[in-house]
Amino acid sequence: MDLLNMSLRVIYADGKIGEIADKGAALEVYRHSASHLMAAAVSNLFPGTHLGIGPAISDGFYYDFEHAQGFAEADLAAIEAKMKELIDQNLSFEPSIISKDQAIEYFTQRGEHLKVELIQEKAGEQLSCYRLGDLVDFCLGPHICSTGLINPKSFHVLNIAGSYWKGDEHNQQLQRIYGTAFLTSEELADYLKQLEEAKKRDHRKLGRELDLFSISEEAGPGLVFWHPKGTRVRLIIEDFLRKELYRRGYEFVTTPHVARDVLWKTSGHYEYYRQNMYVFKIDDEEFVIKPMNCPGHIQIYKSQMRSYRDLPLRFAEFGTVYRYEKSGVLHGMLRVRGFTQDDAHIFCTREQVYEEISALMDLVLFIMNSFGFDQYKVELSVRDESKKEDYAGTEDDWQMAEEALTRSLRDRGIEWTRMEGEAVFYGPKIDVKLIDAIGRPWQLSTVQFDFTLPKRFDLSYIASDGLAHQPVMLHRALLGSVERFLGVLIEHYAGAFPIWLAPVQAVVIPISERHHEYARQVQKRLAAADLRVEIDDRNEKMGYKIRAAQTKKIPYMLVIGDKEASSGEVSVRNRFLGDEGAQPLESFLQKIQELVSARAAKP
RNA sequence: GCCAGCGUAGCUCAGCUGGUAGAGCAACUGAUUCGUAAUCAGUAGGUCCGGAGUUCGAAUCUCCGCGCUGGCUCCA
Repeated sequence: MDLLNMSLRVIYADGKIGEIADKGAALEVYRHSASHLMAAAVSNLFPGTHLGIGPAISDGFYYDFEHAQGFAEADLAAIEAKMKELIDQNLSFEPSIISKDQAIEYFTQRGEHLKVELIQEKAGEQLSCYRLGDLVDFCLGPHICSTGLINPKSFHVLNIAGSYWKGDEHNQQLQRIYGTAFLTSEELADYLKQLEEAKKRDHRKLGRELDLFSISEEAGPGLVFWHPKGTRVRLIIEDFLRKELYRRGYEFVTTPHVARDVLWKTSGHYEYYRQNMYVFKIDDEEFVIKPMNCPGHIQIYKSQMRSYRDLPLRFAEFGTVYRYEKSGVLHGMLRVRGFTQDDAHIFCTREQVYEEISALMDLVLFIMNSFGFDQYKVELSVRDESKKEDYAGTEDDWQMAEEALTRSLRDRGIEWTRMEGEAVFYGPKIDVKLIDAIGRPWQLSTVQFDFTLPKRFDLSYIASDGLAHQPVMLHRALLGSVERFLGVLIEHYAGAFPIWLAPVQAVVIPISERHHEYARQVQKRLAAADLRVEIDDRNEKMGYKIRAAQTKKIPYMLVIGDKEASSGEVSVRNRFLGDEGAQPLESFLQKIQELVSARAAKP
């Protein structure tokens, strides 16, 4: 990398030398070359290893190997050392173009059967290979010219993992080694720091430290126990949403957790979602623990004749669902087997679709903002135009839906990415991924059209023409699931919730025993104003109690001593800003109430 | 589910090649009554994830479970 010109010298498959000035493109080539370098190091250290693929990825690179014994964590340092050695030797990346037959013969002879498979699938009559030392790889290129261009301080071998060949669990499993590389050592250091920061914010760690939730081995994996403090936060979130949804014309409904198999046969879940459902038999009848709320809401829709005058109907529910997830994918609160969706289904006419979608987009943005997220990415998933027959719904349906979705995005000046072929079979959708405080995306809100359930359940309403018409159905979740959302909130705020969400908003800290009486008065006064206030009357020094409260990330500490007791004040310590000095209790109370109603993220 | 690693007190961890389990914090008791991130002293706390095996002897070695962690196409 020429740091002055910020361009990377690369060699293309045809042997031509070029410069890549675009930083993103340069980084990709650099990482790809680093992955080849790692493969060269691995082949060198572990003879008999065969190659899978080794691409650059969004924050580094990996290489998949077939290696009978597997690799151990302890091997990583040796691999990294060998890579540095190969950098010192300044090996060249040497491209060559050969015929497909030649390539197959060559790789077969070397025992690289995975490469042979790839060549047979991907290559044309001519294909390119790159040689790096003893490593020859089927590769499009380009690559950097030689290993000497890699800064030995700007890459790092990270971890090993199993991975299925082509990501298919029916294929053989390979050993994947992940690494990362940056153009400069500073960027690598930043990245590693970011990993550290993410570790500090880990909701599993903070969830325990702040006593918010736990997962019990005895009760089973993927099932969340909400502790009193976690439940406080949850109820605040739910109350906020409930109020807002009623305000926006939603009705709340409640549906059973268990239903006969027929319901799920009608909905199609029994056929297509069976592997994720908890099914059990009683009295020779089969029941399903609900994995979704839609069929339930549909029952309510169908409980009576609907007129176009009733529409739109917006049914909301904090619906707890259970889905069997493979044990290996479970992760704290973020990926669980039982969770509560902030779910809603909107039934409306085709004419109402645009307005409903628009209102939804406003709602999504309002909610995100309220919880302190101001950056997001929007993805519009549409069908694969070449496989229209794989999708439910008519041509008309898809056009109407897509047009409503794009128009409402455009109207609001929201930028979006169009994801071709990413739609589910039953309708197009918008997903909103919000970006947290350290730049990580989290997929939360989703708005989906459903062209299949209204048909399967034969939904209808009587229109002004006196005839029965089929309503349009929308699925929508804002937070996604309450469990996941709390996990994201914990990580976003690193456990320091905004005051309106904090399970404990203030702790009263009496300096000595003779201040307990006044401290209790303070607590009582604030509690009477609906603030969540605790009192730390343990026989400890003030510094100890402050430290304890800071560790619990409690927004305010109210120190009570002789001065305050006689003046009717409280000495306020802010968790971020420290000592703010004494002030009258009432003015503190007023300030807090303002922060709460503004849903301020800080202080 | 699969691959790799891990599982010792409530938490964070120590325990070398097999010889009978330890620290800090937290908890509890007492002393202390303290002014913005840890007062001192003492006490208690363990089926070393569960089970089987090897051995005179297992936290340590082997096997089988359970759980956790990282990962399982961002495609030459």
